[in-house]
Parts: sequence; structure tokens; C-alpha cells
Amino acid sequence: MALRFYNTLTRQEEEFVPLNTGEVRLYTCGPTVYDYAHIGNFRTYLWEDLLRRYLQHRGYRVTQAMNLTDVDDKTIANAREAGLTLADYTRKYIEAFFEDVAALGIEKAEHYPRATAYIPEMARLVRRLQEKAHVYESRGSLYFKISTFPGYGRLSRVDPAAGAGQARIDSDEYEKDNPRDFAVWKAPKDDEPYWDTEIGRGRPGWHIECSAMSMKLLGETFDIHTGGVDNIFPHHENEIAQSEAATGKPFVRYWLHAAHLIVDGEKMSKSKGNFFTLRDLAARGHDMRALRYMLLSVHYRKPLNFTVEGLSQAGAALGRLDDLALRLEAATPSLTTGGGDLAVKAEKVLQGMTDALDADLNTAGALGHLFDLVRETHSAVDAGRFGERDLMATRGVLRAFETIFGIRPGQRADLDTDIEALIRKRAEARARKDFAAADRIRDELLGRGVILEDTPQGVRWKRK
RNA sequence: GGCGGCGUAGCCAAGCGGUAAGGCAGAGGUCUGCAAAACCUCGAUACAUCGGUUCGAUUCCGAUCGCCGCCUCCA
Repeated sequence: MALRFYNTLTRQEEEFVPLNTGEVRLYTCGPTVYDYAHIGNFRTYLWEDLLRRYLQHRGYRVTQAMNLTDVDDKTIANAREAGLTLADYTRKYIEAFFEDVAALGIEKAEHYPRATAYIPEMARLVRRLQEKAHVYESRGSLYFKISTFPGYGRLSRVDPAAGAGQARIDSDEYEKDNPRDFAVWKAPKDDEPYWDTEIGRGRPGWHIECSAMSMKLLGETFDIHTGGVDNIFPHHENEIAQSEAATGKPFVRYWLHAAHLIVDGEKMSKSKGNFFTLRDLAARGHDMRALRYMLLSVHYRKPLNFTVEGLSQAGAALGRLDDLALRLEAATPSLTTGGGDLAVKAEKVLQGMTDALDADLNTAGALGHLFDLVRETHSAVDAGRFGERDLMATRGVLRAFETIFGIRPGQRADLDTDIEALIRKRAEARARKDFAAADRIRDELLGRGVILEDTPQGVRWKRK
């Protein structure tokens, strides 16, 4: 089966064929570093991580770029408020972003271009647009004239001829010819950072950043560009206009967009008090692995309703995978030869998972197949129908889950030596049938977050 | 107002023309010193509502209701 993605450009699921065989160039819209990223942002970043991992699993070499927008209205305003230079202010949130990325187990992209490091490239792109008469000046700023780009609106399906809706009626942006024309270069102001470039002094517009950096790092036509649905218009529409107007080439072949995360059924917002950063959740003791599992278990194009109950359900589901992995870690096959029924099942499950993920990254479908195998594996081990081949095959499926979903089943912190000593003491107590003493030790360990399970093969432990 | 998405058991969530995967929670049982874990059994005359197309619709079409989003440099 072929890998297929839903392409926003065509509003259809299409077979994925990269420009160069075996290689995928991927641009994922990253954070504006004016504050901590919230879990809605990470829903998107996590899905992009899955996309990257799955492409790799399918044998593609991936080159990914994720921008860090470190100059825009908000970063400038917040830096001023904090009494810091723009660079000092954004550094803090760039560092925080990478801490969060690490906490969630997101693979690093090949490139994290900062907007302020690509100003000359942006100016050059604007220059090209000027040369082709796509840009006009107004009050010292440069605007892209959308009427000069016939394909405008193809991605978002907005009608460039129609007015921009009632929302902007009272805006004072009357210096534009058309309300939907957008700034590619902003006039310098005394109290704002600015750069001297070949097109003069000023700072870049938001959209030009992504066009300039993506084309510089990935080429003027590349394979996949992603972001949240809110980016479809105006950001990505404008990127297409600028890039294709400048180069005369198709900009991006596949546009993929993730639906939003909502909290308790409502849009997340600071005023509603339902706004969570990763740090908020970690501080409340929530498990980042469970969060990762939860955010990945819902198909990326469906709205995801985040609730604390949902997070704990995700933790419980993940716990089942952990339990299986721990059991397999300790397992000795009951049949050194023979068995093999489960190995056959495992092959089918792996195929089922691949088919599901091939179909526009259907993670929920893939997990359904995985849990079929979980149940049947336990069943086979219980029944003693479990051979060497079965063990290998089952471990193989768990490894595939680990590389694709970025979650390692059975992962646990190491035991302290004094906890190990307690576990041994309890085993001795049980051996002499001193169950009262054994239970005391078990309770004590539970209080320290260690759960014990007595199995025919001996004591197993895991962290709560 | 324009454009787009979503509505499946208590909760989460696949499926998208042939009669409802999976997870969590719950009930009963097996196993266990007791637990835990695991396994077995049990759950939607039914997929928001109402029409239509069809031999047949959760799946296609239309309408209605509800929710979410974009149209303002919010993933």
C-alpha cells in the first residue's frame, strides 16, 4: 500500500510521491518565541514529529526545517515591556522551547532557522518581488499586491475579489490598496529593531520569513509544508503567493494541516483559565509520556478535546503497553521450538499498523491493531503457547511502535539499591510465609511509588 | 455575513455503501497467601435529527440542530 496524505491544496487524500526518490524535504511552521508554547502548539509539533518518524520508518531520508520567529509585533512588544533587548528576551523562550521539545521526546529537526539570522535572504526575496512588480510601497512599508498573483486563494479558497469581511471594517489599514494585500517589509520605527538591507531599512513581515528560510534551506520547490489549520489563511496563502511570484515555480507539493486542540470543550484561552503550557502540566505531576500518547492517539485532522480525565485514560492505556514490555523483558519462551502462531499474528498486526498509518497517519487505527496483539500475547504466554519466534516477533512490533510513536514501552527509572534490598527482604519473608512482614514492605514500597507484582517467574516491579 | 471542520456506547476513539475496531471506566468469573497484573464473559436493534438516493447507509446527497475554527501576523 502506498503512503497517502490529505493535501489541503486539493482537499483530497493523495498518494505521496516525493520530488526526489527516497528523500523528503519538510518544513514545519514553528513557534513565535514570545512566551512558553502551550499544549495546543505541542499537539501540532508532536504530530509533525510523528510524520517525520513515520517517513523515516518508511525509508525516506528526511530533511526538516522548523522556523523560530524571533521578530514580530509580539516579541518586540513583550521585550520592550520586559526591558530587554529583543535577542535577550527571545533567547529565554527559545531555550524553554527546546527544553519542552526534549521533555516530550520530539526528535530534533535538521534546521531551526531563526528569522533574525536570515534577514538578508528575506530582503533578497523582496527585491525579486519588486523586480517583478508584485510589490508597492506605502508609508515606507512594502506590500505584496495580491491582484498581481492569479493563483491567490487557491489554498484557502478565499475569494481575493471579495471584501475581507466585516471584521476589518473598523481597522485603520487604509494605506493598503486592497485589504488583503500584506506587508512583506515594514518601515523602520525609532523604538523598534530594524535592519539595513539592500531594500532599505526596516524589518521583515511575518510571511516573508517562512518563504525565505524554507526556500533557502529546502529549495524553491519542496515536498511538505505543515502547520495548524489557522495558518492556512493568511499565512500559508501568502507564503505561496510570495514564493511562486518570485520564482515562477511551484512552492510546495503537499500542504498538511493539523486541527486544533480544545480544552474541556472550549477554545483554550488565557482569560478562561484553561490555558496550559507543558510546564503547568508537569508541575501538577502529569506524565509527559502519557501526554505524548494522548496527543498522538487522536487523528491529527480531528479536533482534540483535552481533559484531565482523557490524560489519565491515556496513561492507563500506555500502562498496558508498559506491562507487556516488562513481561516480555522477563519472559523466557515456554517453547524453545515451535509456537509461531503469535509470530504470524504479529506480522499481520505490523501490516495493519502500517496500512493505517499509510492512510494519512491514522494513529488511532494503528493503535487498535497494536492492542489486539497485546491481548493475544498475554493470552499466549498465559497458555504456554509462546515460542522463541513469538517473543522476537512481538518485541519487534513494540520496537516499531517505539520508533514511530516515540514512546518506549516499559521505560522506567532505575531502582535505588535500598529499594532493591527491600524487594529482596520481602521475597525472603514470603518464602518463610511471613505474609504480614511481606505486606508491610509492599505497602512501604507503594508509598515510594514502586508497584510490585508477584508472578510465577518471580517479582516484577514498576513505577507508579 | 463568507469559507471550512466536527457530532459513533458512561468517557476517549477507528471505520465511511453490505450490516459497528481498539482503549479507559464498570459488572461477574479464573488465577493469587492476600493483592496486583493477566485472561475469559457482559455493553451501541445502532453511529446528532429529519428527509432523499440505493437491493442495502453510520458510510453518498439535501435540510435542520449543536459544537469548533478561519476570515484580525493564534499551532
